[in-house]
Amino acid sequence: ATPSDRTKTERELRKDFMRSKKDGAELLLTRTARPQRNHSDRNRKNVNSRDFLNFPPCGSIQRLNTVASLKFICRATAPSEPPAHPVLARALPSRYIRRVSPEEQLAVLTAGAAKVLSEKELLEKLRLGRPLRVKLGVDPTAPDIHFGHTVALEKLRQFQELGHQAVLLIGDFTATIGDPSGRSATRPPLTRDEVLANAETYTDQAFKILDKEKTEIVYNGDWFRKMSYDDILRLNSRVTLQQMLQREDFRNRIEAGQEIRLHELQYPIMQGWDSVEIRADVELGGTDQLFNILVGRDFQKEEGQPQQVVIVMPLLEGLDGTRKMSKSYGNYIGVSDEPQDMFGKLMSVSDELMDRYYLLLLGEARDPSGHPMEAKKSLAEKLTGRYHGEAAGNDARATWEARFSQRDVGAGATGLAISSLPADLNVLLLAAHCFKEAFGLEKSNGELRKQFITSGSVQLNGEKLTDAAAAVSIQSGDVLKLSKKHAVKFV
RNA sequence: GGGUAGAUGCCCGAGUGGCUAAAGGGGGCAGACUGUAAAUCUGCUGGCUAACGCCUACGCUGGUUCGAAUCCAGCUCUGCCCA
Repeated sequence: ATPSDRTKTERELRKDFMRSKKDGAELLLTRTARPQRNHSDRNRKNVNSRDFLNFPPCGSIQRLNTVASLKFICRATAPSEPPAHPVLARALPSRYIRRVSPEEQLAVLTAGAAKVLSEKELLEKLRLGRPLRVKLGVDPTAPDIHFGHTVALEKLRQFQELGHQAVLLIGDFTATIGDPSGRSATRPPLTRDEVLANAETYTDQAFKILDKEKTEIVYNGDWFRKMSYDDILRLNSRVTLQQMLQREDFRNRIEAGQEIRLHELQYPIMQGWDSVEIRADVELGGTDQLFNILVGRDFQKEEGQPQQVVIVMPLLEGLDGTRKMSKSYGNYIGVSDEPQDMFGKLMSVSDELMDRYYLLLLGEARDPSGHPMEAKKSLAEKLTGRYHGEAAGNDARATWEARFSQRDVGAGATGLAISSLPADLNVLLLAAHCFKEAFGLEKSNGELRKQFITSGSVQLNGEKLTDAAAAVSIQSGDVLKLSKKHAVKFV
């Protein structure tokens, strides 16, 4: 809000609003950062704190206490916004947004965090009244970001919505080392080209969550590539080996008799230096990042900078429910997974894990009174909708229900041209062809025979095809089920 | 630099001359049951083959042998202990 906005009367604000109503937004007013008013204003009806002034076509008057509810209303009233994350500031003319008090911000920003170091420091920084520089470092070690990454990205978005400066650090340099955090083995090295390619898709996907316009992107190669050996030694001299070896992941590897390469020890040092270069006020990360982030605090102190506040988010368990979600474990849900895939993966998680997902991905607790399956469908629908649009979320749910609840194998089946089929068709050839053409899966004949055909997994229009050598003929509209998760419909 | 232990299938791990495509476990895949949940149960889990069988595979290279994951030599890599 500009200073002049703060002194505007409600009437003036209403007038402004009506004028700019084409934005499709609603007028929302929350408590001003500076409640004190000029005495000359006393006679004028000032915009009251916390009042939510409602305009047609809305209807009801509500009271807003938190940013979370504020956000909710914005989403509900701006249906034309892109599905993923209509950012508050984009949905509303910025001049109508009043600053949220530091205390309220604190409550929102620390929600769901595994650890905040410290809330007191964070509050002090929030009270400075300037946008904070909030760092989130990502290593483009894999091209896709998954739901595990989004936990911290969501937190970063909350900062962004409150008017703080999101700084997305692409660890193009550090990625070639590989973060040893939480690792039980040395990471395979990546080439620079791989890293750059990954970084690109990575940021594209991150902007499904963050507001691109308001995000500062930095590459740590920009400074690390310029450093001399002198500089590196100077940095290294500030950290002791004992400190490094305190780390649980290193200790475990030593105890387990596994190698630790020296370059892996550099990782926390580099990540720490990133914070100095960025002049971060806050750094976000997973709990496994705590040590690395703390190194950043040390460096900042030695450089005479204010120390960053540490906010670490819990690690999201992957689909197996035990190990953390990770590309390399293959237990992840990618942000760019197809809607049907995403929905299906979410439905396959255990009930226990569903509660975690509710908490960390939706930021809410599951209603324990409902049926777990309903709750899971709702979770899957919401998350699918978040990344693909509400309509896609609804679609995915409808297809899923038709296919699995009502056992309609054809629903959601992948279409396949009947003309692409080879001549002299038998069951084995048909299954191999469909796996390859529709899903890109190469199955050996033995596997097809043993797993899919003999077991009765392969079914044509509901009829089991258990003889691999039997001839089949396919007609348009036939549905071939290959497995629980794979079916094709011929066109 | 010295000593010592080791390298087996997707992973862990047993195997110390033929009965070994290699025990067992994990993971994965398919099926049953379900809420495509979890748990549980069953089957499969190097490739080709209808099958007999053939090919490929126990770090690399070479050797001994009718026959080598297994014995020998050299090499590469790793752990641990000492310096």
